[in-house]
Amino acid sequence: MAENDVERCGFLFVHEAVVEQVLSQMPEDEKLYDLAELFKVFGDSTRIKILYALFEAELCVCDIAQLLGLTQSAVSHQLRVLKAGRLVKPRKDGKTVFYSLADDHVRTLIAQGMEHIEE
Amino acid sequence: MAENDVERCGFLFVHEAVVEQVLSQMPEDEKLYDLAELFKVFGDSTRIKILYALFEAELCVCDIAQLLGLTQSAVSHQLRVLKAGRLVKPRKDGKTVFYSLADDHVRTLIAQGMEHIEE
DNA sequence: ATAATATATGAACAATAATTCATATGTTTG
DNA sequence: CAAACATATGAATTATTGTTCATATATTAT
Repeated sequence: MAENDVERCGFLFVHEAVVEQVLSQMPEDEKLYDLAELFKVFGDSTRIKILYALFEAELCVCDIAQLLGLTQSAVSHQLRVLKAGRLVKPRKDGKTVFYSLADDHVRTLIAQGMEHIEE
Repeated sequence: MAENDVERCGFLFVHEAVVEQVLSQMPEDEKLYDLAELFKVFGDSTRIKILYALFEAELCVCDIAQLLGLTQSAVSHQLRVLKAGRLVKPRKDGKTVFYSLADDHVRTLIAQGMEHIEE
């Protein structure tokens, strides 16, 4: 039954096979970093609010600011972060810039997150 | 065609109806905050690495540390964050604590995130 | 009981990031 | 062209957060 014994840590790893598998399935560092960056963008309640507002409609910076009770500057800064993460996209119309969700991953991710915290 | 005109910001909002809809669909502040907190947990490359390692197997703190080239303390601190977010769960066996993924949302969320950055 | 081992925790420090304020850019109107 | 307006940006400030180091807790073995 030595094979099934619970392994202790003095012995570096559980099983060589497991180590192999973990390391082989692990994406590249750069990808892991990018993934963390993506989630970081979702990890701020102001940005979450902005995204939720855009669930319903395309909105301009000024609308978002007034709707959420934020300053124009704060919203603009956060929209830049959201845009860099390709979560929203701008449409310029004269001096006004309307923002909308970039794609459906935004909705899906937020929905999945909500499911998790609501269970 | 006044109805379809692109609205300017001097007029508070686009349409009353849109404002109503945005505000009515917006979850409570506390929920938005919790959601941001959840994503914040995913928003760190060390924690992402730990989660990926646990995709393959239940692992103890020491294994994770050695596998990922981190200190025991750093891993323990991060596991506490992951546990608080109900993303991993511990199983104590003697002096060793094995961690595993708490549920399938973890896999789903990370998969969705990966999809987004890979497209 | 004492020593050894695995994990957890607290404090300190360094790095990031969010907001504010002032101002710049770009567009429209008179 | 000048004034008005919507948005963007840079610097400064404040707040958060990740890591390290030292140490505490808990369990096992001698």
